[in-house]
Amino acid sequence: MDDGLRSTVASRLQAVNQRATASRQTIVSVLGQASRPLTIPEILETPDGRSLAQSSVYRNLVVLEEAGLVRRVVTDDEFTRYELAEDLTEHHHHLVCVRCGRIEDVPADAHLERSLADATEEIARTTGFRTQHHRIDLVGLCRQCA
Amino acid sequence: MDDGLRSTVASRLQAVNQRATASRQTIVSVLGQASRPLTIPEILETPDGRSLAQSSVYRNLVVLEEAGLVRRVVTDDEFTRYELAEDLTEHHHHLVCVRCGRIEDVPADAHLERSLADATEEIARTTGFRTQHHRIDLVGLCRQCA
DNA sequence: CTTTCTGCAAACGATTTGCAGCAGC
DNA sequence: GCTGCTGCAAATCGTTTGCAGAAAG
Repeated sequence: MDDGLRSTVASRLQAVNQRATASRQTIVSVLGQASRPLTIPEILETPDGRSLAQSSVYRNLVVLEEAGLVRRVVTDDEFTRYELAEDLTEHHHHLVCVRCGRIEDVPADAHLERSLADATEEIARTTGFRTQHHRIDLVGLCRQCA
Repeated sequence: MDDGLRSTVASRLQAVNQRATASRQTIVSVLGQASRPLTIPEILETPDGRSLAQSSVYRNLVVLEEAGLVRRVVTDDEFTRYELAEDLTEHHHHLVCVRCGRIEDVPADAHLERSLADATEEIARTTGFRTQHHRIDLVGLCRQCA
């Protein structure tokens, strides 16, 4: 994990009165190296993750989410996943394979984002809903499964 | 439930070798009257749903999904939700309130759909991913919670 | 009639939590 | 040193499943 990220982790944890422990740095580092959201079992199977206790990972992901370092991602399958917060990566959407369950990140398309912003504004006008952020998932078959 | 829907339920169930029982018709009817995806507890609390056993609802929703009558919707909260299959309603997206957890349907916007179709095509070209359908959620505050 | 459903209660499994000892600051 | 974190094991709770009787066709 680079020093910029490491100090971001430290400062955002301090901002919510939480300690910057080794376990928490490790979890962020593991997520930072992935190009897709990871399940808790996947985090634990990672070389860096071997030293972590399962219950601590569950607890720390909650803390890291409160600190704005990590985001929870729910999918159709049995496990909850986590990825780095978007301001630490780049805005992206997810490709979800219906066959193998794998999820991959895909960078957001500028034109699509524009259309979505327009639609969001229209929805605010007609329904009063105040959109904070959005999720777009494309569901289908990945290259390997197609 | 109108007769058109009732017969659709019967024929799609038969198509997958399943019986068109009263419980299954009831579940579809309950979902058809909602303007948002419902949790299993919500289905059971509905007047029509009072007569259903919880385990049968779980089992029947699986069958109804296989029959293409119903779609499973996952959210951030603790319950899985279900809604009518899209070809029985109209294409829509979801407004998810971060405060109260409520989810509302919102009709899809034509311009947004177009942009998404374009982006999908581009993704197929670059990654080989074959998109079958998509999910768009707007996450924020509903009118009541804002 | 035969096969599939249903309801009940018990089993499952991802996630959460209590507690005693260890580590951040 | 005090307070909060960690690991272990036990508890929780949405969901699944086994089984015996009821309903679909």
